Amino acid sequence: MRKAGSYIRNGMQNEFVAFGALCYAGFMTEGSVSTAQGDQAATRPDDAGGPRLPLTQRVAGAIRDMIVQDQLKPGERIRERALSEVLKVSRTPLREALKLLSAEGLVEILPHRGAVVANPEPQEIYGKLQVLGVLESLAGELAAVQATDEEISEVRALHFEMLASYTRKNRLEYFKANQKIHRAILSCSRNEALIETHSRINAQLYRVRYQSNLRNRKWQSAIEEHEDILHALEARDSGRLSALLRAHLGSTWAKVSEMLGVSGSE
Amino acid sequence: MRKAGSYIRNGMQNEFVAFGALCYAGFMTEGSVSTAQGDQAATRPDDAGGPRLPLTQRVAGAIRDMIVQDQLKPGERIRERALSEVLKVSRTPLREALKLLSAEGLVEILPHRGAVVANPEPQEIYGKLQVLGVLESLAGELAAVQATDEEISEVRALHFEMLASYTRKNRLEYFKANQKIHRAILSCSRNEALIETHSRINAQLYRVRYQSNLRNRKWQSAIEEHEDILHALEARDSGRLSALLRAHLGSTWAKVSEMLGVSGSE
DNA sequence: TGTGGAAAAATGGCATACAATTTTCGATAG
DNA sequence: CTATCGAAAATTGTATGCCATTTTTCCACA
Repeated sequence: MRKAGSYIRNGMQNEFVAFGALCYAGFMTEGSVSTAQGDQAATRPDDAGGPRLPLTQRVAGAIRDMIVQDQLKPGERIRERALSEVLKVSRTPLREALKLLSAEGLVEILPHRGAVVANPEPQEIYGKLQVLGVLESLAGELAAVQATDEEISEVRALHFEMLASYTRKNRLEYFKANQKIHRAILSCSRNEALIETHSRINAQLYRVRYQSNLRNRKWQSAIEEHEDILHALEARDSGRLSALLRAHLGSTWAKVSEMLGVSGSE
Repeated sequence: MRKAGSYIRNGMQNEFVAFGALCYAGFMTEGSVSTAQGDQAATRPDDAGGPRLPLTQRVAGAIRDMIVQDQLKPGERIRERALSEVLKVSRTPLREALKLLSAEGLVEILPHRGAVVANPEPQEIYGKLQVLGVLESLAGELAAVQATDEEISEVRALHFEMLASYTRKNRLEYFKANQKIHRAILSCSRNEALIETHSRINAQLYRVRYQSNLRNRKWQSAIEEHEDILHALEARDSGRLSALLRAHLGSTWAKVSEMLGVSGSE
């Protein structure tokens, strides 16, 4: 029953995800949510063979998108009744969705004061990037050994996609391709817990990284690092791939901290 | 078929009664349930000193304990109505609690089939231990640099506690002290995301590690490794502490896999 | 004995009501 | 005018009943 090697193939439109849909593969895709404008995925009735995801998870997805898209801003309080009216669902599934997002770290639930959008301080962001660094490092270590040749080819293809987006100066596509590459490497690790944990932390950083990508002048600097990463993967150089991935997160912090105006980058 | 009313009663009679006090200290990021005093309160609503924590979180804590104590066995289905009667709460907070636990990875929610206690296969357990390894490794790296002298002393004190329990051949106390030591090192990292992520994965392995500890003949073998770890910490040898902690999880896998009867330890 | 399908049971979801708590805001005193 | 206290309003927490959907059980029937 293991769907081991299929992550890249079906990775985009994953069906049911039991442990909360942490996958942002389809984030801000064309026909996406746009929850604030009245039409919302959370309440669509029967889309063509529509995925029968539990309403709670669809609501969670809608809120996730609203957070990442800054329709819900960090620190902002989420009022249950108001949001349930906007999303056109009752409070019950909405509250369950908020519980999910709380466990994912995207919102914080204060007793009797409701949920607020997580607003991590620079130091916390740095900490999360550190964790992400060791996780990707482990993933690289495993991927270099266990990846199939097809998977490595797919990573290279994604790399070219990213180059295409870079050439077109399309930051959004560039960012998405960048994320895809890292997810692809993670999936090569064959370690579900690793993939899931990485997705969780990554989700907590998604918004700030997206903002950083939009604003940073050196937004393309990851290209060279990705070249090295790709070479290490193709050479199946476990140690080098591991080290490069961890260092990669270091330069991510450099860019993020610049945007945040942090003085000492520790 | 409904052995409903026996859950709690069993819990009070068996040897695990003290067990609730040891698990998940500081598990939830905030407003920690502190199951030591909160667990049974869920079944006694009228207890003195009105519960200040939302019922949902107390229920989640109660279910956590039931899982770890094997009152709810891996793979067992959790019936909402039955369990809500046992805990004497309505379905609403119970369902929210199950959502929480699902996000924590202790239960799995299948659409229209309800929640079942997570039952990871050996391969998944190995994967989680790998993740735990790099997390503790990072924690050691940071702790060696950032820990205060007082914190290091406290780790040593905990080490002596563990030795005491070992000498008395008290496996439960030994296990608890062991966990405490690792949590103490984690807290020295000053990295909330790291601590929280570690707690999450650790919770998923708590039951199997406890069982392993109970059954393994070489249950004291971690003593020597802990000696080395302690020395590296006191010498503030970042690299060595990091490496030792990761290797430590390797030997944990050796013990767990032996219990599970896994042939190749990969 | 095997299969189809109806009945039963369980979960998914909604709405309402009420309790507990926080927040708001106005009245009063200094 | 400001500060503080407290009642009212708003918001979250919990319980309950209801129905829809899906799964499971199991009995009739071939």
